[in-house]
Amino acid sequence: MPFTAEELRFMMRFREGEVTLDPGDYLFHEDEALTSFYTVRSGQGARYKTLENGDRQLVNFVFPGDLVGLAGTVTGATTAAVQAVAPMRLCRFRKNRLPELFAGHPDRAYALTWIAAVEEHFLGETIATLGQRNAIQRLAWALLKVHQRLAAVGLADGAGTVPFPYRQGDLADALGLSLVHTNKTLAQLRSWARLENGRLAVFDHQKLAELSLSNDDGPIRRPLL
Amino acid sequence: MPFTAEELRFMMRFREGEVTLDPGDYLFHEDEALTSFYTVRSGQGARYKTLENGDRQLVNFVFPGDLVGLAGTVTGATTAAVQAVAPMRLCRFRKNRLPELFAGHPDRAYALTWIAAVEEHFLGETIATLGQRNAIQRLAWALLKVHQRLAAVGLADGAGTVPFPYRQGDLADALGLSLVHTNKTLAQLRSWARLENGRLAVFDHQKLAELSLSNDDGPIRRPLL
DNA sequence: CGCGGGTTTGATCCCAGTCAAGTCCCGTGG
DNA sequence: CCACGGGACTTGACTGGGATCAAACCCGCG
Repeated sequence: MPFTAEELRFMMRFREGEVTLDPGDYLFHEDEALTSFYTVRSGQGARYKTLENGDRQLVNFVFPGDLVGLAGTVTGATTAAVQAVAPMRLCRFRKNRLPELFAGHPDRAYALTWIAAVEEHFLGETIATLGQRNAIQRLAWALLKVHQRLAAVGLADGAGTVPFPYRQGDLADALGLSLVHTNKTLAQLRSWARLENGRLAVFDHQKLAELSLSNDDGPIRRPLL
Repeated sequence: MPFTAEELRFMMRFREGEVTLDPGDYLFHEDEALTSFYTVRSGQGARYKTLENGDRQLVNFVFPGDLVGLAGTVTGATTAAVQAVAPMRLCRFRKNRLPELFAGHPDRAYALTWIAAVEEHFLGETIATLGQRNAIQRLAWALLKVHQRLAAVGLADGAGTVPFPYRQGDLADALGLSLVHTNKTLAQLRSWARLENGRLAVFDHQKLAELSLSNDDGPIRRPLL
């Protein structure tokens, strides 16, 4: 979840290094013992779990400003893998500096908790989507959310399109649909939104919101500090 | 997520009161502005979202030891309603004491973050379940998890059954299945686990794990402090 | 020019949703 | 004591959304 520029400046002082990933590279795998967590400087990736039968569930897209791996460091083991889809740059923070952060910078620690809470909010929405919405509603919801989040971190161009380097199969895995059905459903939405050469273009937010049945809570307010 | 006895003792000093709920009572509704968060002393409830069309998604069961509403206080508005299913007792904590907590008790603040992280872990698993598993797998997974969590807080009786006052419709809403299909699927599982007069009896954990295709990570370790 | 990954599109199948009756089990009141 | 009613649970018949299988198509690339 996004940080303010000021927060990022602060975090820079606490970081232990920078990580660069090419598309396809893993930041970490499932069940890996984590000693660091990261913030995303640029690029896009995917966080997902794999079940025994090989099925993949993309838990969430990871975008610039997001924080990843906090849960993994804090509980001791990661619960999902994180893989780059577009070239990524991240800042690494060592788990063992966390106590120091909490002790010396309560306001920052609070911000961290705030972020975890927002994350929880998102996951709750995703659960509602997977549990109750049909294919059209899921796609409309997902495209809308993705656009909102990327636009919120300034990645929308003049035409209102945002970078979206994922394949349709990724979307399918995120929404619990088959690749084929995802494709057919995307076709139905083409007049309102479109996936084209690595970008997502949304023509009619209104219509998508309508189709998604989303109790849209809109973009989330940033913490006061 | 569960607290240790020691943590609970500490929290007692920070609380602002106790809340008692009868079955059906709401702790708070969706979109309600929250100024407090709560820990569950006893009883059981449900946290759920309602979409515009009236469909309900039960985001998670709330059990003794759980923390609820932190996300709501921290982001400003609740994202889901919490309703009691069995009589509940909870401790209330005012949001405005949070800065004080973070400033004066970094270890406790850390524990709070830890809890949020664990919550995130659970929600991720739920997402994988809703996205990838079929009806039998979902039910097997859910029954297993519920039993694990309730047993972990000491609610299993000698026979290994745990209190489960929910109706089949609640389970259905939690798993994104219809009531009818949930019922039929439960019938298929009856030799391994059973819902009976407000209790859940699990006869064969092994078998359920097998059926659920769960990469079972088992019960989660508690934080060091 | 052929190859491979991603995208489309068509045909078929089946899991789970929907509709519709029951059945059980209470608690209430005559 | 029994009739009644309502809520939860069952069960059966039918339907449909989305999965699966299969085959093109459309590039960019060696």
